Amino acid sequence: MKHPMQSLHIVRLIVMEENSAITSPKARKPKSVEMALQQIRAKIVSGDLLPGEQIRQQEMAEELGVSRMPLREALNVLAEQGLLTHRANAGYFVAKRAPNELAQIRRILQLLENELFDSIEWPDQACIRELRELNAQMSSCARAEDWSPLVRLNREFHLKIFSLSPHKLILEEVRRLWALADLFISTKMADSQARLRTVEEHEALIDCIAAQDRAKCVETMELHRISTSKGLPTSISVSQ
Amino acid sequence: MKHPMQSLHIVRLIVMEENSAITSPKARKPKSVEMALQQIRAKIVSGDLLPGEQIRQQEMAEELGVSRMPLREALNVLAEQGLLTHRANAGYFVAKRAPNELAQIRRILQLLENELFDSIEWPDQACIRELRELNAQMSSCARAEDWSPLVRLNREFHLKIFSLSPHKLILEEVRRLWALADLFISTKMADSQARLRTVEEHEALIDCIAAQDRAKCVETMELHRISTSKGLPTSISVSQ
DNA sequence: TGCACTTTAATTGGATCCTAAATACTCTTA
DNA sequence: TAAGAGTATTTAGGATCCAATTAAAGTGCA
Repeated sequence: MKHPMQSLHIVRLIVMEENSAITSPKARKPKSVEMALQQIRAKIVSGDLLPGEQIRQQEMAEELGVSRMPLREALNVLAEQGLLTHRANAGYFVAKRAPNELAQIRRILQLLENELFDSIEWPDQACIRELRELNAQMSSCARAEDWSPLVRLNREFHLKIFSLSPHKLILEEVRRLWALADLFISTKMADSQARLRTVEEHEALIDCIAAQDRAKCVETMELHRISTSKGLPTSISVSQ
Repeated sequence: MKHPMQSLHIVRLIVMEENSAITSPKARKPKSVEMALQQIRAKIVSGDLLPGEQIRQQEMAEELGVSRMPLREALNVLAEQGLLTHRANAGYFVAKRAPNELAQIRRILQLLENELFDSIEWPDQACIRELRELNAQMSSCARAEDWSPLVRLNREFHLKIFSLSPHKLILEEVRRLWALADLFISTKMADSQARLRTVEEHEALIDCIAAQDRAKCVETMELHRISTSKGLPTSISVSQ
């Protein structure tokens, strides 16, 4: 469930004021729809649910500990996002995706991200520091071979850069596509050497931003893209 | 509610077998969620519901003649598409959109549509004829100053061309953005002269396709874009 | 033995009900 | 008289229930 107030599709901040010391023991509504969304999404990207598999609402509901109604809303949203398909009176199924769809996503991202770079408003030093901090976290994770947070950190890093552009709608488009790309790349995790190279390339990108060199930003980003595309399947030119 | 089986977000064909001669008088489930979706969407683009306005579920439900549950699913989908915003425990509100968002949408469309042109598979004569037929319909509508079907016909025309590309995911992205653009341009309808010029430009575009001249396609499309952007607000370069 | 039809079971889709939260209004107090 | 707090009403969110549709399994007929 998204919350677009001025720009669209901004993920809602769940405020969840924790005055739990006084209030009732029950977890004060962790927004069961949100929870279901997260969990099902995780099940899909982790491969726990396989493409083509049907989601039985009853059992999934009690597995997640929620009722069928919030589950249905979550399923509805996932279907809208393209992670699930829905056949009337037959139910929800995990979407089967054509292998070349990843290439299409990457191509769209290339176009839109370059567009965002063209309109970046150069950040202050604090922001630069935060970017370096994010990258440092990635570095330590990669060195410790702790792969699980890397995907999230990597996305945070890139989206933080892109959010410097005033074109919030394009940014949300990019965010959507990154989320979609999860479905393809989450399983195959790159080796540690590639991860360390990623960190280096991120550092170079930060340098370009700090130097406020727009052209070099795009160029560096392009190199980074080529670097990370190593080992990914299917070129864009292949027909489905 | 979308139905993506092999490519995602393909709008489901509502088959609705009408053996109504025999079956019960009640309208055999017109899929109340779909109906609610269409109707609310229409209310928003027509300006019947104003930006910022809250949608009272109870009254909207009985206004549409459906129960609150399918209405809620519809609202959920609309929120996901960016037409509504959702505040927890407060309800759904018609989204207020920044005026420069249209420029961003047009820019994304420019990028993606050019990308699709680059991968077009040239159609057969039958398809060319169908395109000319669509355009002829537009022409007669414009001449009769019958504006209401023009938006739909125009979209059909363009999407039919873009669907010649094998990149179905990009196509769906384009489809989504055209739907979003409705929110901005539906009210302000161009004058009849502009509409007739549109028809001419479409004809030129068909000629380029029939001649299988890729570069000229992009060029003609670019001119068409400039032509239709006349009178639209705010450049992309303006910050929000 | 294979195919088709019918019946049955299971699952989805829609409705009503109940609870919790938010907002608005009123009353009291400063 | 104004401001703040408390209460009441309205509205959204979640659960359970019922009906309708589909898919599967079993049986009968060719």
